[in-house]
This record gives sequence, structure tokens and C-alpha cells, in this order.
Amino acid sequence: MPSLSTEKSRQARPLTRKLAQIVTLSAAQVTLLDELQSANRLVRRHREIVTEGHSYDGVFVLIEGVAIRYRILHDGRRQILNFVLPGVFIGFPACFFETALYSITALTDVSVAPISFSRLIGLFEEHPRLATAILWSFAREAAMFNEHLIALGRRSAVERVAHLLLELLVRLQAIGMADDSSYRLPLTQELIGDALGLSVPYVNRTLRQLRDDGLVVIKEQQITIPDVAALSALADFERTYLSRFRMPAAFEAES
Amino acid sequence: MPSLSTEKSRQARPLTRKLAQIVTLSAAQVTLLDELQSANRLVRRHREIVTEGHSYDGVFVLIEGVAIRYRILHDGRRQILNFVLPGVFIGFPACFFETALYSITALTDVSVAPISFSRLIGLFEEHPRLATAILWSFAREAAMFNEHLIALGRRSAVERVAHLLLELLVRLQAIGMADDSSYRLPLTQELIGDALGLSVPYVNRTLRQLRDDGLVVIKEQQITIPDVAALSALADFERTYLSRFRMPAAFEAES
DNA sequence: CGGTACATTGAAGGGGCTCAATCCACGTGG
DNA sequence: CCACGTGGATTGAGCCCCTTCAATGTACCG
Repeated sequence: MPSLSTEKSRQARPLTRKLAQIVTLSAAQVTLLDELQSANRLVRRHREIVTEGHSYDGVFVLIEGVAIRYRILHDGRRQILNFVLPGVFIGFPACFFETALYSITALTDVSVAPISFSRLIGLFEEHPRLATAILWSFAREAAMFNEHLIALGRRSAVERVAHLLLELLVRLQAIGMADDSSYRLPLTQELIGDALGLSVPYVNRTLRQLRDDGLVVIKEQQITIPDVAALSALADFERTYLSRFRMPAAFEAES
Repeated sequence: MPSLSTEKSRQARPLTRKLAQIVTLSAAQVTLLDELQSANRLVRRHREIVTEGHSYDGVFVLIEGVAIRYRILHDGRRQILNFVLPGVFIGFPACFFETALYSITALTDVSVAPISFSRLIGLFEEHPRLATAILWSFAREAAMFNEHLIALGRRSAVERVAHLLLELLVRLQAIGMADDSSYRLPLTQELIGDALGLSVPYVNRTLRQLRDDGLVVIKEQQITIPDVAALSALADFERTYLSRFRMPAAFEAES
């Protein structure tokens, strides 16, 4: 039931929602954050948001849509580092270097809000509480990278695929983009392979195995996981690890 | 020319030195940071600093020595996530969860400085500039994780080993723990394998190949890389990626 | 209707694993 | 002073997971 007049205030911006889950935000801070995310720029599917080798004087917040961050090696092989979902900073850490270390490409049509470094630094100076919240939210992302790294280093192809699909499920659920057991995403087998260090044919066989076992159904960009528990067991996936996140009691006490 | 009386001020603490490379620190900030790192705790080799599953109400700064951060999987396999060198926060992101996600173990005798979350948050409130610097320094670490991830996903065994040894060289050089082409570290083949997702026998064969080619010499915990350029070419290693790091001009202008 | 993007399948090969044995240096207790 | 245990490096044989190469299928689109 969208209401045009109150749309903006009713539907908090993704970064605001994320930080509000971590700390209690004052009305002023909510306004400030929302305002920060107001200047949207649209990027069409398959277009680059950040290009390796270019220079940037700020970052972006992903408002809507999905993107991938990756590196192309000399021989043309691609390693996808992560899937970028609404509410996260695009350009960390790529844009913090003289010349961007990675590329970021829109997987769907996407809208982003540019935030210059000076703006970001100003925000930190004036609202250290937000800086702390942002830092804390980085811990969640760092944990996801670590899981990804563990998957590449020590897990089999089936485990990797299962793990990736489960992680996307949980992350999308957290931002209201997935229901209990399924989500919609233009996830090709090539993308899965490049994220997990696998070849396309083998991803295909792995997915077929999961499908034959009734654990995963992919059809028309709709990924369904009928038995989340069973797949989690197979993937050694701790559904809870992302939710076991917490701010220390000290934090709320201080403000 | 060591001078006992001024030892402390002359030899800044590792975290202070690191942040000073990123931003200009006031004398007061230097004092504050050094003081933060003054309460040392010793941890002997092979002892755990952080244990997976335990709860923590703060982090540590590694003052001296080397540690590893890792996860042990159900079947006993271990994936080392990174090597922890002096000046970095130990316990990010492990300690930010209700129960630590990873373990951290001392590789050498180590000294660490505990910093409670409340202390850390207080620091951020009072010195947002330091918060910014810390955030920026995280970007460097994030870049290293990404390179590690790329290695596991898309590089061959030789490339991985070469890359790891080079990365350690560059990082140790940055903190004065390595000379132009060698460093000292108790690096067993098992450690290398667990970091790179390889088996011990295969690490052995890979190292022998590198040794036969005259690219790497490991002897008595001393790692020597006679021809850094040649090894870098082999590993697709961008020696510069860690140094191409920068703060935006906007930052210095503001303060 | 031809082109493009993506999924699927087969055959063959190789990179890296597992298993297992051996070797070596070192420390320790008798 | 030697026997033994332990941590780590080394080497060999066999094999399997996953890759590469290549072909085919299929849906969609201009």
C-alpha cells in the first residue's frame, strides 16, 4: 500500500535501516543518514559502478539492486569477491587506494548514492556514534569474507555451492528480499563458478546433484531451498553466525 | 643509538606508528595511543589469544610477535585466515560476536595489549579523527583478505605460495621486521598449507620447485627471496598494492 | 530467422589429494 | 650416553575431484 506523499519517510533508506539494527538512532541522525542517501544515481544492469584502475574521491551506498565485486586476472580469469546487497558501502576497500583495486558491476538495475570522502569524514567528526556503528557493521561483512575464504580453501564443490546459496538466502532475508526458503536473483552458473573458484560445467553438475537430492531448485532466476536445515547440515553452514552479532552493552550505556 | 631515558618516546608503539603513517597525529593523540597499548600481556608460543566460542568484551592490539587467525572445521581441517603482525587489532571481527567466530593463536611468543570495547568506543567519541584513521587502516587489511581470497579461488599452488611469501615480505618490511629480501618466521609447511588450502606433501613439492628454480630459500625459519621481481612476476603479485594506499586530500584539509 | 546468452552433457586429462613410509634434528629421561 | 618420542620435512604410489575442450540444447530477442 504505497503512499506517495509519505513514501520517503515511511520507507527508511537501506543504510539507515542497517545501522538502526545496530544502535539506537536519534531522529536527527536518521534524517542525516537518509539525506546522505538521497542523491541517487542509476546504473543499468551489467554496467560498471567502480572500475579497477580508476581513481575515486568517495564511495557509494547501494540503495537498490544487486552488484558484484571482482578482480579480473591477467589471463582473463575472474574471481568474484562478494555479492553487494542494499545498505552496504560500495567501494570499500577498492576506492581507498590511489587507483581502485577491484571492479564493481551491477548485476541488476541498481541505484547508488555517492558519498564523497570529505562528506564521510565530516560525518565521523560530527557523529562519532555513527562512525562506531559503521565500524561495527564492517565486522559483519568481514565475517562473511572469512566464511567465503574458508569455503574456497577447505570445502568441496557441493559444500561451496550450498554455502553460497544459503548465505545469500540469509542476507536477503535480513533486508526483506527473500521469504522463508527462496529468493529471486539473476544468478548464472558462471557467476556461481567465478565466486567459488569452480568451472561452469562443474557448477552445473553440482547443481544437478543438489537438485536431484531435492535440496535446491533454480528456475527462472528463482532460487528455492526446500529444506534449509538439510542443506545447512550439508554445507556446514551456521545460519546463526550473522545474527549472533552484537554491540557491547557498554555502547548503549555511553550515549 | 638507543637512549634508555627516551626509549619509550623514541620507539613508538606499533599501532601508533601505523596510524601515524595514515594521518598526522597530535602529541596528545600519540600519548593517548601509546598509553592504550601500555598494558601488555604475554602469551607464549602456541597458546591461544582468542578461542572460538568464547565471549569477549574487547579486543587486543598485537604489540610484538606473530599470530595466526583460523577456523577449525568439523572434520578437523583447518583454514588459516591470516597472519597477524604487530600493530593490528586482534579480535576483529571474531570478538564482535556473542561468541568468537575464530581462534587466534600465537605463532611466536607474543605480547598483546587488551582494549575493552568501552575504551575503544570512548576513544572514538573523543577522537573521531583516530576513528577515521582506524577505519582507513581497515581498508588495507580488507585488501589483503581479498588478495588471499583471489589466490584461493583462482591461483595455482605455485602462485599461491609465491604470493603468500611475498605478501609476508612486504608486510614485515613495512614494520621493520624484514630486510630487502628475507625475513625470519617460524613458518612450517603445515601452516603454509592451511593458509593456502593445500596439503602438506604438495606444499613440500611446490617449495622444492621454487627452490630448484632459485626463487625461494627456506632454511632454519629464515625465508629468503633472492629475486623478488622474478617471484612477483610468477605470482602476479603487485608489490605496490599495499603502498598505493592513501588518505583523501580532504582529510588533512579538515583538521 | 539468425544471434546471443545460458544451461547441459560427454570425454579425456591433470593438478593436487590421500595414504603411508622414511628421514632428520632435537630434546628428554633413564 | 643412549633410547626413545616428537615435530617437521621429504618422497612415492595411486587416485579422484575438478578442469578443459567441445558439442548440443534451448530460450529469448531484435
